[in-house]
Amino acid sequence: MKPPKNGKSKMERTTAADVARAAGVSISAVSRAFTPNASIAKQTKSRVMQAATALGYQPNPLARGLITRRSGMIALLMSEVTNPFYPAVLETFARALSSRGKRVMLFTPGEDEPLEGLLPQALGYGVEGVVITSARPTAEMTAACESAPVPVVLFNRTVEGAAISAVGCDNEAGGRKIADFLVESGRKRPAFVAGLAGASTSLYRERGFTAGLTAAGLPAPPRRVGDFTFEGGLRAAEELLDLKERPDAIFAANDIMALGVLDGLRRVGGLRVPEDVWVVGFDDIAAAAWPSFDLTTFRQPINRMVAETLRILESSDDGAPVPPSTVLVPGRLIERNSTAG
Amino acid sequence: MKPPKNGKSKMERTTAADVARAAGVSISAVSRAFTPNASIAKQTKSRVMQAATALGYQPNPLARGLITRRSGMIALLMSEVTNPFYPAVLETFARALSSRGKRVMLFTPGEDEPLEGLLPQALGYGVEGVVITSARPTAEMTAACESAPVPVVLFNRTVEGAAISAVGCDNEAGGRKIADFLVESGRKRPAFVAGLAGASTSLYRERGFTAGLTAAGLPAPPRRVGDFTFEGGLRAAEELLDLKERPDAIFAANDIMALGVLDGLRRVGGLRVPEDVWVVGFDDIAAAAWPSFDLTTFRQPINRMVAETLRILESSDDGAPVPPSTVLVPGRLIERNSTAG
DNA sequence: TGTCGGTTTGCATAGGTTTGCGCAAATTGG
DNA sequence: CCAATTTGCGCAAACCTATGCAAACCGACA
Repeated sequence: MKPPKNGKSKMERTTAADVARAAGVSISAVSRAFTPNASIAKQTKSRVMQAATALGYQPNPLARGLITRRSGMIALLMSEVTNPFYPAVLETFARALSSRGKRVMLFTPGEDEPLEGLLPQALGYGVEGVVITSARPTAEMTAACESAPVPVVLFNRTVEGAAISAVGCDNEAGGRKIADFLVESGRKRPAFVAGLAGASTSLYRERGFTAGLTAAGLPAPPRRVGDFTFEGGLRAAEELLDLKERPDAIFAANDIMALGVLDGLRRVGGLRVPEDVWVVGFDDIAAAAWPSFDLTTFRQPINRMVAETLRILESSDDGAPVPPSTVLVPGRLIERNSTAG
Repeated sequence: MKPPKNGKSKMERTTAADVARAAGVSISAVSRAFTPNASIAKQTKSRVMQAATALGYQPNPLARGLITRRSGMIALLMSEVTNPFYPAVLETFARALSSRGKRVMLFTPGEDEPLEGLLPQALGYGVEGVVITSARPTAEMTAACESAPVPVVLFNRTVEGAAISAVGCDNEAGGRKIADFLVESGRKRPAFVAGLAGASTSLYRERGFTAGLTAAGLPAPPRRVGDFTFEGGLRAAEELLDLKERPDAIFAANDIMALGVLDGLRRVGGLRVPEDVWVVGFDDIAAAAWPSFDLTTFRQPINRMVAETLRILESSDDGAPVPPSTVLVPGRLIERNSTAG
């Protein structure tokens, strides 16, 4: 099974020509053997495959990509890797693609380089698709996405009125569900901690949340901005404690902020969760389930979201561009101890 | 600054020939303009560059890689992405490479695919270097690494007696330092929580730890295995509490386990940290600094480790293979509240 | 003015694959 | 058994750039 050291000292890559010679066919036959749905006889195909495995040959993705403009890679543009939700997404993507023989190429904006420059670069590598998880696509960027020769999917993001596919959780429904839950449980003064200004996720979650409270006759919740970080959540909690009417529940737009809120309440504010204040997050990252936090949260089904994303990416595999679609997968409220009693 | 839509409907990629025509030179001149240290007159180079930016041209990495066997990508073989230490590493690599115009390609073993198969695949993509962070390189794998045509660096791993470069923290010194610290602070019955059996990091940390205790006249510590996971740490803590002589300090081979230990002691065992038991970790992940944990730990200087790795990868850029080197960067004990009083 | 050393430049080839096109072989129907 | 299809295969062009080699150039010096 291991590739044989065929005499050559520096392990020169075995090429299609070698396989062709070994199998007694032409190079094109080898190529066709490795191309799905190609016109080739079963018999020759198996002979080629046999020779190929014997020599440890696999088609050179670079040469292949040069012609087909498909190099078997999909690009992941990702900027905020500090939020544990995104490593989880990254891993899910990597594993899912790995089992299909594809690879993920990671594009992270450097110190100064803006996100705009990354898309053309990614396309230059002949990626078969692009997934963007970065918080705020600019107007110029969406234009570039629309005219890209390969499918582009916004993951966990949406842009109003742009012709770009998007996959996400139903953030508004999630926010609404959380509001309903708090109201039904008798909470009177819920507060909200937002993420980065302009991030669609935070926006929709807040919209649903506020709508739910309003529907129950409660006023719009006091809000603070937590920048989607633990420290931001911590600060937001401190600020909310200074209000003359202390909130009896805090919904943070993502888990990492919720954990910050929780720690701020307990360690800085000296309060108890859930006895004094309830806390709810969004995402269901691994740490949310840790005993120290035991955080009630709205679970984003990463697996399904990734699966839907890949489905969209692959739907135009035959070259025919498909109209952009937006998929919202439903999430689920996970009740834990931070909202008990 | 934005690439002009040069009439062509589907945005056909502008090629070197286009630039050459626009600048009134040959294709080779364009190529040389983009090749560092190439023999080209300053004047023509600037003329080419001007035309290039006007047309929004950048050399096609695939075509370039096909010839030079360098595609501007480095491969990262990474399997355990659940430990937050590794996303941090990933991000540091991605950012560092991004500023040099290179990209990181992520290789994660799929469901069944073993690590062995990934290395040849990565090489097929013409990566300029390979970084392996996976826990346990097998014997066959090290052989493949040694005969690879590009530099391979083990990150945070070492393999005895293999001719492979490695970069890591001085794990043994770290373990020793922690033992010394506990002993000097008057701890009498320290315990150890190991990671995956066979992982070099866990091994060396334990070796240094045990050596330090022995030097102070203490017996070898009781040990449990925590598999490098939070849940593993939690279980290990429970088990250690069942000992007839309860430990008064627990050193876990990485932070994520240490957090599990901490939570296990508090939430399951009903103990207080640090009053009843001290806890020490290794890595200094972000969560270690959170108020809930405030974990004393041994900080691995990710930035320096990544920098050293890139230095090794680039040291053989001129094609001349360099002898494998092992770099151990020093870490630092970060004292926090989990070992106070 | 002619020659020479050094720098630039263009030509042509290489790198490994995919794919349209033509042709021979195999298959089908009468 | 032959004509009409279908099928399978090889040839050669194409994808886009890098680079060895030789020609062209340039100023300088004899």
